[in-house]
Amino acid sequence: MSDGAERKLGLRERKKMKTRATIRKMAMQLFREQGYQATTVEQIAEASEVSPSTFFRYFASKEAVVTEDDYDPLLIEAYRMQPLDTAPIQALRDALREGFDHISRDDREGMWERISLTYSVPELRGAALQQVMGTSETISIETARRYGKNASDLKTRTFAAAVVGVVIAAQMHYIEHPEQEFVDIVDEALALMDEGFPL
Amino acid sequence: MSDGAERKLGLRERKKMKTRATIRKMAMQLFREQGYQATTVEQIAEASEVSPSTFFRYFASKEAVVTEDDYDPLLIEAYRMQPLDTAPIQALRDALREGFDHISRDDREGMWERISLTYSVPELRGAALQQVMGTSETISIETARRYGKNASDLKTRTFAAAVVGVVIAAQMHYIEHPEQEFVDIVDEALALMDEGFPL
DNA sequence: TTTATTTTGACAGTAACTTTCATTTGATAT
DNA sequence: ATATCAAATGAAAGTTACTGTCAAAATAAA
Repeated sequence: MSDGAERKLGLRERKKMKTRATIRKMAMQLFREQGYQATTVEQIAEASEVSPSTFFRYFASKEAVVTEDDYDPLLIEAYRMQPLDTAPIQALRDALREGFDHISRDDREGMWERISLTYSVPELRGAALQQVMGTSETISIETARRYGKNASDLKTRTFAAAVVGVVIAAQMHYIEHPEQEFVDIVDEALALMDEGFPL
Repeated sequence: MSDGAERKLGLRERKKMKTRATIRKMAMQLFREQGYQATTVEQIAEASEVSPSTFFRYFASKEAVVTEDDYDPLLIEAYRMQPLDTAPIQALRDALREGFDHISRDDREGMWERISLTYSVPELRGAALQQVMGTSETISIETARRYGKNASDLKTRTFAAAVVGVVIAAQMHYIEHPEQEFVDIVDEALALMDEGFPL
């Protein structure tokens, strides 16, 4: 989203991407400086040199500026591509590695700040978890497809929900250990799940 | 909350409980009739014969009317009381059974409606998940205490997060299968977790 | 009954969103 | 270059959830 194929897109499209990026950047800066709650949409709009109405044309809500996540589809795609004879959790772990390779450096830089902010502000936490639940559904569907099950089976759903639970736990851990690579933590957490949660 | 020890509480306390119950009841009725979003706090207040300001003295938000849950502490307490030589998941399953026995018939009646409403309205979903995350933290702490670990260990956290993930999956399943007992579904889901998520 | 405390309602305010509509701006064909 | 069309924008006014203040009313305690 930050670089890549942004040539060949017409002035309009490019301007839109720039506006979106600007709004997000300015918003994050304001959040950093004055806190999330204390920052109003009006301020973000002013700093980004757009009107408040325009802000809401780019982001569905103030929350979305932080929580909207562009790389979930990437990881799902990678999961779908794993060989069918790989066991579920292992397939997810492999997909995770591959998916992460396709995330731009820029986005990885801001990751800690975004995750950290997300879980420190109650409102954002709610929005993020909601999104994560969509991911659970997707994993469920994809897992069902891979192994010839039904996505609304208790078995499939339980599996998918446990996975996203584990990912959230990994995020919490990442917040406290920014020196570790996020992908490594998630991988380790999934490994624990694979081993039956040894304490 | 709906019956039990409400004698011996002084007129004031009793009135407060009644007001709270009334607000919740009226709110649920309005939600049922016109939908959650379409119902304003003003309407709820009017139907409950209190002022909007009073509404907010009883519930922190419109969401709280639906999502606030009084029996989490009950289940945690039951978990804490399990014998220490019981394995984690089994201890949780046993605690679940015991805890559920202490929930009043009234509350169990409205359970399906509340869970169902919660997950059908995006706003409520967010709020509920947020609360559930608090539960995860609590399970983590309690598990750490039981087995002499640290609550912020990746192992402990991963376990706890997986548990609440599994419970959410059970809730989703319950929504689609109201004929089954909720407690049975959760138990079955936890059993699946215990067996390493067979698909 | 009198006094102290709690609960309440009225009122005014903030901020997140929504909707509408006129204006501007970029894309496109002549 | 210019006229034309579609999309993006901004201004403004409205809705609603939620907060804070303060005086009046209800309740408890003496």
